Amino acid sequence: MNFDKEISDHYLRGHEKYLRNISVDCIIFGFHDNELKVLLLHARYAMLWALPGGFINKAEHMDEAAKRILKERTGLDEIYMQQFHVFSAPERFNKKIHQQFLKNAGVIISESWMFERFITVGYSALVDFSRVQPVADVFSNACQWFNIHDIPEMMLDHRNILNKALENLQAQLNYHPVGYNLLPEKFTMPEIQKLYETILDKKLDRRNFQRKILGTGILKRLNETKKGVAHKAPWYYKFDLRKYQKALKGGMGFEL
Amino acid sequence: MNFDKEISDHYLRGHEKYLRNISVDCIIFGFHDNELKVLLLHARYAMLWALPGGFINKAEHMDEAAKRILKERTGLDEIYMQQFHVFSAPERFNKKIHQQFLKNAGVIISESWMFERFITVGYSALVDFSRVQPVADVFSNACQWFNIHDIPEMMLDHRNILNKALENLQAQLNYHPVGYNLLPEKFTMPEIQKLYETILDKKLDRRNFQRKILGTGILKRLNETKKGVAHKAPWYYKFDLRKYQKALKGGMGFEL
DNA sequence: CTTACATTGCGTTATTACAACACAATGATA
DNA sequence: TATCATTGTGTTGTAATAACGCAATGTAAG
Repeated sequence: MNFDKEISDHYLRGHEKYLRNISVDCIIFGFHDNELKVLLLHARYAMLWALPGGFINKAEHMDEAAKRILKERTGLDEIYMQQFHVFSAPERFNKKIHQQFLKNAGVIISESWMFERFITVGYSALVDFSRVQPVADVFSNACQWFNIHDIPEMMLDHRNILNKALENLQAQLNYHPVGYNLLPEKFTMPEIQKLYETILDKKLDRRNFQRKILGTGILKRLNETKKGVAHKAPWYYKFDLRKYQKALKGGMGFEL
Repeated sequence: MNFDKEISDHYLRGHEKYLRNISVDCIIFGFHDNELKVLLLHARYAMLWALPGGFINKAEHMDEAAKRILKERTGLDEIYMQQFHVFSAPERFNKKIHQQFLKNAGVIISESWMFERFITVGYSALVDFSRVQPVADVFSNACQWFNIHDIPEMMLDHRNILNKALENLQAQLNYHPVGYNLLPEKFTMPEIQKLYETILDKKLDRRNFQRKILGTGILKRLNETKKGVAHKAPWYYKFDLRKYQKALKGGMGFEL
């Protein structure tokens, strides 16, 4: 299917395939260079950045839709993600942006389900930065990571959605383990600590952090230290998947 | 507008007024006789109980829709309520129940937006039991309180939604104050303790509870004790609204 | 080869939070 | 006037937490 056809088909017939007035937006967090990152799309012609989002197939669970959308943008499967909030302000739509987009795409459409108001459900995902291959969709001309402290101007209320996702991530940090999807297979204690510090945006005591995180039992120390570093080499660790899953449900039992 | 007209209008033209495929369901908690209660509707003809719910007007914020629905059932305004989860299983609709309902109402309708699948957003509300005047809607023939431990059979996944709301209420108890909407204006220490015990479904130490709840500063002791009780009369307390509001945002700072 | 030194791993201590329990005060009822 | 279930306040032992000390490590500088 060519570009124009795909676009006009989506605007004219999308409502036959998807639920109306409701969408899903994903906040995809990654961790790289000791910085928390978010994956954003650049909307064609609108000159604004947007959260990766999409719609729910008529016979599809919303969680499945979110996973599908995430897979399309990152190529990743089996990701830990969860809904965190619904955004429903009646003014959260912008017909002009769509018309501008269609005009630039050379498609003439006067009426479309896409021009209507949308309620959107925010999903938060944690992914392994190194395994992601960002892929743009038909509505966007770029897909890239942004530092959480350096977010560009965004469409509609997307900035607000992003902020709420970050708050949610911080709040959950004490009750759910974080890291399995954000860190590489093996990692050092300073690395996982830096992850926690970045999310919480505050410094933690090195020695107390180690005691607590080891106390949960979700980590297994490998018989191997990091090579090629100045000073004392730290041990490598990996997650104990069984205990990690258990902690996902039962909580961590500590506070940072 | 007569009954038949109202029904058929809703099924035939409701989609002109409301967003499609999306609904709101309210879990309305109250406290009475030292028991946690939930307000339920009895769906006409379906012989099943249901959560009070409704739809979102095309130009209405979802939070407003939830408040409107709650006001229609309880008469109450300015209620503390919040969304807690979205339920989106593709099988959560039942055309047969609607057809049975319409048949019994003497209305013949073959196609309707109401027969489609709905994604529903759960809202949790805490209300003052004594001020509620339960009112049934056109689709129901009863509206009454049920003890949380004595819930009747419910429509679709409504029981599941209710369970999730209760879990959510319990989880929030340590971080947000509860009681302003659930208790009368003035109340005693044993009364508010019983409220906490009922929600958490476990006994708490009387003396430690008092120390903690007073430690938050959200209570003000009145210069008045409860009258006409055997044994020592407990003091009356009321909420310090300023500190209560502050704690709603900033948390309570203790664990029960 | 030796030394300096930033970093790691493990340990100690003081403080705070918490649960469990004791006891006197209260005030309606017997 | 005595009884007694209940309330308000206090105490104590234990566990969790924050703050800090110090030796071991191993690269890099001298």
